[in-house]
Amino acid sequence: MEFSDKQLQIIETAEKLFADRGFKGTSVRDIAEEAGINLAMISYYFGSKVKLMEAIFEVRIGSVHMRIESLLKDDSITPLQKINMLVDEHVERVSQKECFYKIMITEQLINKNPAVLHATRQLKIRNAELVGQIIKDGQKKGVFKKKIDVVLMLNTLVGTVWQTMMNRDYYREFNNLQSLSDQEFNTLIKRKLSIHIKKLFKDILTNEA
Amino acid sequence: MEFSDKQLQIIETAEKLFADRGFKGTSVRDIAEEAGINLAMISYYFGSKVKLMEAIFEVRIGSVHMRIESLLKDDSITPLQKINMLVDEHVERVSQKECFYKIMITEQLINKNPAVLHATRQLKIRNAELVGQIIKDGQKKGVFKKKIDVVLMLNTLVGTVWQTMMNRDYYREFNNLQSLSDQEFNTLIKRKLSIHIKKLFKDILTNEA
Amino acid sequence: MEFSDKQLQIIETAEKLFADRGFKGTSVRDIAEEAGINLAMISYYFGSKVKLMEAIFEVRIGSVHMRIESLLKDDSITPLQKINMLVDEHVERVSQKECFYKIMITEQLINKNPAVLHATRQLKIRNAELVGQIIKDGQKKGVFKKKIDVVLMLNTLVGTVWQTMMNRDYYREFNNLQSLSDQEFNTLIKRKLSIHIKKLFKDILTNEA
Amino acid sequence: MEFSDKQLQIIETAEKLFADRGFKGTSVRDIAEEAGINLAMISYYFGSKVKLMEAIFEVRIGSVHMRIESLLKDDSITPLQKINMLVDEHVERVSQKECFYKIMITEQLINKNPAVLHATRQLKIRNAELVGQIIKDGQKKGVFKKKIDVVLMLNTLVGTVWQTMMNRDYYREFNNLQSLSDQEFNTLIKRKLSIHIKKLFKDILTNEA
DNA sequence: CATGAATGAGTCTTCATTCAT
DNA sequence: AATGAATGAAGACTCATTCAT
Repeated sequence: MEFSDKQLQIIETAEKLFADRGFKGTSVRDIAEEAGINLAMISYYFGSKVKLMEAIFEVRIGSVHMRIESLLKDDSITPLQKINMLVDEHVERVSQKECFYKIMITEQLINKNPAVLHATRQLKIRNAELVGQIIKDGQKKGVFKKKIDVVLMLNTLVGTVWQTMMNRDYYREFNNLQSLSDQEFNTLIKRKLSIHIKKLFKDILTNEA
Repeated sequence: MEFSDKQLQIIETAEKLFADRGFKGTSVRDIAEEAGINLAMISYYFGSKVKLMEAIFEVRIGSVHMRIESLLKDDSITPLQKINMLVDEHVERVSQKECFYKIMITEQLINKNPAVLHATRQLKIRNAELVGQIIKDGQKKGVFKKKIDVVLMLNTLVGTVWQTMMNRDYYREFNNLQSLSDQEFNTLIKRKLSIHIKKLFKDILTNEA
Repeated sequence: MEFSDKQLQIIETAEKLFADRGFKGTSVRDIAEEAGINLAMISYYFGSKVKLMEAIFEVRIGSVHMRIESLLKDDSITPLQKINMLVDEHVERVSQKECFYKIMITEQLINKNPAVLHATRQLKIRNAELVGQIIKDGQKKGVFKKKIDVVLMLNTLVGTVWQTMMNRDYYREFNNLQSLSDQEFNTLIKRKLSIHIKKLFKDILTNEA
Repeated sequence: MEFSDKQLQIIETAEKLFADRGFKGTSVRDIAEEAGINLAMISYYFGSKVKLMEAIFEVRIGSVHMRIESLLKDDSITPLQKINMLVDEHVERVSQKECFYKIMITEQLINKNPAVLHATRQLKIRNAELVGQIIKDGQKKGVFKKKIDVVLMLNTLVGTVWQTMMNRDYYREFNNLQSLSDQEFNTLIKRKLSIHIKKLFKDILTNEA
């Protein structure tokens, strides 16, 4: 389905507000005011508040896919390099689509819109399968060890990134980084996070014992 | 503050519903009906829905503290053992207080009750400091390496456990464990999770590189 | 189900307004204002506007039953007398429960509330059966002729009464009865109507031809 | 006023929907969608929803006139035959213009559009006068009895036909006519109804007593 | 102490109509 | 002539809270 510019504008506003206040905590009036449109336009364009949420997923779900199909076929890159690229990509993606990730989480936890749950589920399964293939490939090539729990590994990736991003401020405070600009700090934390997880993954993937 | 039996009964019901449907998604009427009490009693006992939420935190926040004061002083246990005990304890705690953890997360993400945020913040800072001390101790004893990012490490712990618990069903499905009973599966996933994180932590703490 | 005084007050107000403006043409706000109660009380007491309509039927449907069980068994009254009593009763009933009859008709025509349609249907079938029995009795006794179409006969009763009551004013105007008081005119029209239908029924029931 | 083909198409669609769901129960959007035209065209062509309703009456009211002017003058037909023809005609007309009759009734009962009420009123008065003339003619010729209540007689005609048509299904069920096709049943019920009313009228008109 | 009843603000949605093109 | 977009009013309903008893 295609969305007009006006629809995309509403979707972006709604995404921001849903992320900040939750689905129930955001009224269609809030969205309309923030987007500078008449409140009735939301029903007009999307049918209902629920379907507006689904439209957000329709628009965004593609852009949060782990893009690894191409990696899979590329033999000039080692499996470990592939995994590392994937980590970088995920950190960057969460950083850039933070609003959408927040929404995904609260939808799974409490709102449970069926269409949204379905899309999220498909995404997770697909990602696990693709990563599973990279790992199998590494195992075949003898560079990864035999027993690897793909799901736990991905949970560490997703969980660590999310926990770090959501609690950015604690990290800043605990490490006395208030002097950095927001942008500098953001760059720093993404780099630290990326290195941290890559190190963990190298251990998981290659360290026998 | 002390709570009567009736109040505790309301708190438990509210905790369950808030965890399942979110704060905004749960009406005081829902809570009253589920708890089998009169609707007006909630305002009567707690003053308001918001204060009921705060009461939940008042009751539960203590029980999710990492209990490591005693560990810190105990010299018969190695620092790595302490960390491992901490991992086991956290996995167990999240598993047993799942409802409360869910509420903590959604409150941080979207509801942002100031009193709740404050309590959560204190908890996090305190935990980071305590773990930081164990690590410093290990470093002094020369068994942990020098540069360790305590916050990232804790984020990996908390993020991985949470991500795994919240997505239990994916793990079950992906690993074809549908034949296990709920209880068997629960025991299994906690063990796997614990081993997984301990391995990561051993790597973080001891592997120079 | 029992209704409190307040509920009955709301029901009566709603009945009047529904009869006058139709279900869709009456807002719950209208009802609340007319009944002098808070608008939210309607949901509080009945659940919804639709269920309020159903409550009207629950309360009224009994009082519009043709009360002929007792007539059936009474052998001191001739079948024709029974039919005549029934006509009188129906004329009186429609005159007194005019609001409710109006609602019944519009519900059947356009609103089609399933619960309401069901109740109305039961009422019609039951009435047809009871009248059918009186007629069979009369036939057995040899005072009524053999072939009588019970449904058409009842349609003439119900249709004529309804058409006359609904168009009272035409009758008044056409027969130049503006000088009568409302009450006098009402008494007159009921008598005329009753005699008119009884005459028709005597013809239907006894006139071979 | 003349209506274009497009306007007539809208009028027909609106008539069907108004008959089925009532005026308030039918949105202009419903009509536009069902008629396959743009929503704004309704206001564009008719000015408003209310005026669309009035247009329906403008188009249809003529076709439900009892066409008896010619009968009045025709001396080759007896007054009773004239009345009988009138009954047949009315039964047929209601059967064919059922939608419009439904609208007339609900407009009188609840919507009460002044223009519509006026048109309906004119129709009724005119019909009563025309029938009154036939009867007077019959009385002059000595074939009808002296005292005849024209309005009640017409109410019996209109009421019985309407009641029977609206409750066709009860008639079918009560008389076990489910085996007939819709068309067969329709023919049957019209014939039965016609005979029934003619018999009543013969009684009213000729039976002294 | 406990409760059924009541309230007013707020929810999402639908509506007939209008306007710019 | 014809239309997609827009609008403001009104719709039914839910909510947390309060009050009289």
